[in-house]
Amino acid sequence: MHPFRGDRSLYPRIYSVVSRIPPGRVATYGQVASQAGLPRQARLVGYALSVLSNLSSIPWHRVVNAKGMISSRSGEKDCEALQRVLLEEEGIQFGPQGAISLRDFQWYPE
DNA sequence: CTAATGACGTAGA
DNA sequence: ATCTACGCCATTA
Repeated sequence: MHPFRGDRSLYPRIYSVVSRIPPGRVATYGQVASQAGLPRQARLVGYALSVLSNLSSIPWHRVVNAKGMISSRSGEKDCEALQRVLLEEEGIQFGPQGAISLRDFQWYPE
């Protein structure tokens, strides 16, 4: 299915950060990487999330790219649609280009 | 051994 | 605003 990419031993640190994103807010891949102590490794965050189940208790759907858009996977198009629905259910609004206003919805941890 | 491949980001033009 | 190149790096071909 989804082969592991990058260093699997670093995944838990990423999940720890993602789990802290509150409902109704989003974080970017780069932001999560930095907070996990892995600056400039945004891709690794994407790999870590890619092996999660859609039903995971980890809020994978609250991570978007630096443009505030849902990043495209290879295949798995329903997953992208699901992400949007989950975010809308939390009150996050999408612009006409399918982008979220990071200014309004990005998570700024204390 | 080299090249391509990613749920990405950023600097520079 | 848009586009191109890199940086990133384990895994795969």
